[in-house]
Amino acid sequence: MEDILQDWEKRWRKSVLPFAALAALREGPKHGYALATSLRDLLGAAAPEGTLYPLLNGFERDGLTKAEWAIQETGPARKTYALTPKGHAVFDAAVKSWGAFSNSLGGLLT
Amino acid sequence: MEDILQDWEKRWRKSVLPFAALAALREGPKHGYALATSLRDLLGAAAPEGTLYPLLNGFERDGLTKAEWAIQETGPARKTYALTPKGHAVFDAAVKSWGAFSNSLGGLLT
DNA sequence: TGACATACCTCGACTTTCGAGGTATCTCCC
DNA sequence: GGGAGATACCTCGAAAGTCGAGGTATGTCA
Repeated sequence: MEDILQDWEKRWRKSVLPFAALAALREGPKHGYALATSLRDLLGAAAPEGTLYPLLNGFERDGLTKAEWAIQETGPARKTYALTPKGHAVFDAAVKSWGAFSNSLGGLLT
Repeated sequence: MEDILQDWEKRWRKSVLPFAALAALREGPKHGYALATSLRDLLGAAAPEGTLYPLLNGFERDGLTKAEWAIQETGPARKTYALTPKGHAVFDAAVKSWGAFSNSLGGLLT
């Protein structure tokens, strides 16, 4: 029974992953690894790299983010992702959508 | 951009499908076809049969529902699914989980 | 008789997910 | 110098999940 609930929660988390990623990016540009850490804090579960990097590429392809290589004197090169205006717009629209969705779902649970 | 939002909403709906199915069943036993109709009303999108029937079998396997063939004098035979006590318990627990989840998500969006 | 709605279910192609592996740099300690 | 571990990127392919299409059957209505 706990397994079932955990499965469901995992499902829910997965379904909002792109959304949560935009939320994390909204605070400022981040590189992939940092984003993974943020998401672990936000969602309580790590976003696997095999999921995260393709997701970020998708964002780029859809014009939601703009990536830039940040070459540093020290440490490995980092690719930082920043939200574009479109990215912000999609996020804002998604917040509204989410509100409507979670309200309508809440309604049918009572 | 609308496509992206629609994708996400579809994702969200899919992720709560088992949950919504239990919710629909909570009101009383239903057969698969009727459940599909309920879900279309509840979620605003049809649950494809190729998804729904395997889902119901999963419920049965996990002991959340008990199925019974209702042979009728008229009309095709129907398999009705009723929530078991465990099914009710899982649903109640899921409602709590969902509340926690949607709250925590709501928090990070503001 | 044909068309359509109800009602069940499965198959397999398709998509999505993600663990494991690969590459590279830097720091810290022995 | 060298090993361990953290940071940082990415890809591949097996595994899992999804679902449209197809199949079977009954009832109704024109």
